[in-house]
Amino acid sequence: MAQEHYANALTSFDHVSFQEDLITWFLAEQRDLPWRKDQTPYKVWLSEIMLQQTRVDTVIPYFNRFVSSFPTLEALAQADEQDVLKHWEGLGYYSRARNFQSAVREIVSTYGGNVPADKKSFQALKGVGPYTAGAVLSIAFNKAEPAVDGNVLRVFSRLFAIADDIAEEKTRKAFEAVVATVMDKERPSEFNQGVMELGAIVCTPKKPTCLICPVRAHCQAYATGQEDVLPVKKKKKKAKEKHMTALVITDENGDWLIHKRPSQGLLANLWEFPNCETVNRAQLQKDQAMHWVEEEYHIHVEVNEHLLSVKHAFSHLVWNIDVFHASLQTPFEGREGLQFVSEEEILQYPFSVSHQKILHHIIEGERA
DNA sequence: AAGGCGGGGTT
DNA sequence: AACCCAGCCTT
Repeated sequence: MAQEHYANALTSFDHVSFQEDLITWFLAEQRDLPWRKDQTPYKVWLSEIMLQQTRVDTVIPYFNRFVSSFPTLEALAQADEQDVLKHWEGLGYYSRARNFQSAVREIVSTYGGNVPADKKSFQALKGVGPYTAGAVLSIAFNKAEPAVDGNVLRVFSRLFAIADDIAEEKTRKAFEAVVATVMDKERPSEFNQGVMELGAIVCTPKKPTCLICPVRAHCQAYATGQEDVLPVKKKKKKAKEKHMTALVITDENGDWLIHKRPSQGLLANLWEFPNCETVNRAQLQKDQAMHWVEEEYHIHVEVNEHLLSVKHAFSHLVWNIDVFHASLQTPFEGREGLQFVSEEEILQYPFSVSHQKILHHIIEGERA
């Protein structure tokens, strides 16, 4: 359908009237959000990173805590990565935090602490893609750049009744061109935020509330009754399930053994209880886990009672973790990334949510 | 172009 | 259970 449909849709579209209806509504109805108070490049940028694939309500407390601990670019640049990850704990997609700090360090070292206001330079930074670059440049610098996220794809696919698959990159590029044409070049910040706010509050994925929509008069999907079938998006594949066995290994002091995950891949640089993939058969998995820690960490343990089971779903896989208590049978000297820690110390380390569930369970057990 | 990368709220 | 969320990176 592509180009011709886009061109036809645009010719019969009243850009100025749409801009006016959208921005008037946004200025009157926008939510009071912490990153809208003081729109410095640093805070706008941080909010956009945190908001990637993450709901506003989830982000709010994380944003406030993060800004409180790292109030400036310089403060974040100087912070310890583990401390930054601790502030991101539970938010997910942890490479966002590591990439953001890396990019901020580059701002301080290469750009003298000033965020570049041109798209090419900004998008070259780690973790900054086309959406984030457009969002920061338009909101923090009022540059007329499109910022096409999931909301914008949904709103515009309905506005122009475009049935192209919004999961495809070529569709996103085409929408970027449409937004660049339609947007208010004098008020790019209000325009871009207005479209996203509309997508979040009114033009929702399911059951959009067209009757209160400020731009209903401009909407092709509403006019033709297609708001419930647009946008078109291809389905995701199902997550694969893995069965894991984790060990809570205690030494003679009652301290627990924890391990730092590799610096790349899933949950990079977060900490965990020693674990491996196993079969789902009680006695067999205890043996497998015992041999695994012997191979991997060169320690001998006795595996004891079952403590709990944790089911944890990621978007691309599911972990079913059986957790056992184990006791250390041989002397052990700590090393980088593998050490025994007390209950007090363990709370300083960043853990993924799945292993936080284990941690909370054994701390409860200590108290009981 | 497709898959990895988290976690939680809604329907 | 499926879908979605102010996406980006690697292969």
